[in-house]
Amino acid sequence: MESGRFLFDQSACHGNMLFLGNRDSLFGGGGLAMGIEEATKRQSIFSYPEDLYNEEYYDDQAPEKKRRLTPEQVHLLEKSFEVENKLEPEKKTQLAKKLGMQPRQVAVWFQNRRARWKTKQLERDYDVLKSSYDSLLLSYDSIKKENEKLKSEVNFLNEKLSAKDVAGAPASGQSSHALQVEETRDSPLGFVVKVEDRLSSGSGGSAVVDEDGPQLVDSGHSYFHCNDYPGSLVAVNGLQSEDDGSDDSRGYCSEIFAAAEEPHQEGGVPMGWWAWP
DNA sequence: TTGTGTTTTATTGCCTCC
DNA sequence: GGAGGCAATAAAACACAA
Repeated sequence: MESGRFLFDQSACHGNMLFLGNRDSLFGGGGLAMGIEEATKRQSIFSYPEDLYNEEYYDDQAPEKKRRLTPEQVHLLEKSFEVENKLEPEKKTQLAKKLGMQPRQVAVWFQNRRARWKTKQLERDYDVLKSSYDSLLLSYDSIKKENEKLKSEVNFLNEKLSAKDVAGAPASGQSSHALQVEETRDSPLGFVVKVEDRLSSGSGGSAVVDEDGPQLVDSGHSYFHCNDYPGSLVAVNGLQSEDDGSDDSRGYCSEIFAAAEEPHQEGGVPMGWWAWP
């Protein structure tokens, strides 16, 4: 026991159990579960409330078992706690007198109450963080699926381009192209698509990918955003849309993906998008 | 009634602040 | 160094199912 810090010294206790000397008995004790009526029916061994605040009085009393605070006491303590969760010394004395408790008892109650509040607060914080995490996880899964889907589309388009290259087998001076998926953190999707210009020779920087598709012109290595897939960054290696010179690449994306869908469409569901490796 | 889990009250030891 | 706060802990009081 620390020096003079507590009202009762160890000699007043059995083990580490502090006997309150009936301080709580004014109202009877009985705990929260007990009704107010029942609690107030309990007999007090004190004749006057002042006795409750008399320290010497407790020391003279036969030790009694620990009692819970009455609902009235708890109610007032709770109300005080709501106003201020820490006790000024004057407030502590005032509350103790009002409730017929030891100032130390009031201080202990506030201490325990703060601990309970902190535990609850941790639980609340945990719930908030968990729901936030769950939400992010859902979002992540969704983006991941979209990522996989787009990669499949790219693979499919590559296959399509390869097939055209073989079938069309242009003479020298023509070019072939391939879409290349590169993992990157620069894109929100986690990858970029590069259109590789497999120029043979002497193209002079101009190449037609597909007679039916958009006209594409080599122009070094650049990137453009695909508006059909917000957030995706498509790297065009040596290609750019020729139509009007604007940075509107929507048409290009749409046409590419529309072309990709067309031959495999079945019942509105693009075939092959998920089947392609 | 009894065993068990939870809540409440209180102590102890350590730390910080003035 | 004393006062007060906090974390850890003990133990009584209480709740509740079997």
